[in-house]
Amino acid sequence: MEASMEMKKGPWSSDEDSKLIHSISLLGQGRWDSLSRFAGLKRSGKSCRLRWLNYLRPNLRRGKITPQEQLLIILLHFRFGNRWSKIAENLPGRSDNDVKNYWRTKVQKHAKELHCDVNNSHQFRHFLLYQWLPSLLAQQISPTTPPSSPNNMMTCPNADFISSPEDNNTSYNIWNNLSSFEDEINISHDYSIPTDDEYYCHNYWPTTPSQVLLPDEMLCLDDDMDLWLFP
DNA sequence: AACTACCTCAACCGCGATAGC
DNA sequence: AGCTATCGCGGTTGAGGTAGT
Repeated sequence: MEASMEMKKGPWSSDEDSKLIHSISLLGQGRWDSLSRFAGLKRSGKSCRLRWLNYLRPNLRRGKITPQEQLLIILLHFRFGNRWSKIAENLPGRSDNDVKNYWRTKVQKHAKELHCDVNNSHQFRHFLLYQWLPSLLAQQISPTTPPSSPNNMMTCPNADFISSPEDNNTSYNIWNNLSSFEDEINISHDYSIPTDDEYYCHNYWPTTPSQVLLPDEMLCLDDDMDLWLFP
């Protein structure tokens, strides 16, 4: 792309969108600069790529990030850190931008409101484990929020930690889910998954998310902020 | 109705990685 | 090996929308 050529910036028009979609249908993705020229767009290849990936490509999910997706993001963030594209790979229909925006506008904002220094990894990790994650889990197992029906189930290509429609034993699945991350977030191998879900639901999980805290006897952090689960 | 504050998210920027010559 | 073009990622910005006063 010639440097002298005046590049258009800012919001895309529907006409530009149509041109880009049409060109991609003919040439496929990639070689974005040539694609932009072919489409007759005065846009950088970079801009075209971003518009396609974050807005135009098929099967993009719109609307709010669901509690299930939020839970997934938290768990995957323990695994990958701020690698948004890696996290987004596990969220069908969501772009890395969606994940990043959610993280900054919701998670980090809430952490700051609770005077948690998001740049302090220990403090922030503590916030995630003791404040954010429990509230998400509570939303999933709260009696007022029944487990997902087959119609709104989300499938996850690389991880299997959303309860199946056949299995309404949500809290059990969540603990299984955590166990699948033991290598990544250093959960002790020496724990047992609760078998009496009624016990855990009724004794440890108030129905109001804001009241929820994981009890220390079940889950705690050691000095290195590694996550430990206790029987 | 008008103004302000806050929120959301599309889009840009800079940089490092990679490919091709 | 070195240069250039391109791609992809994470961080950041700001326009537009919405809620509150």
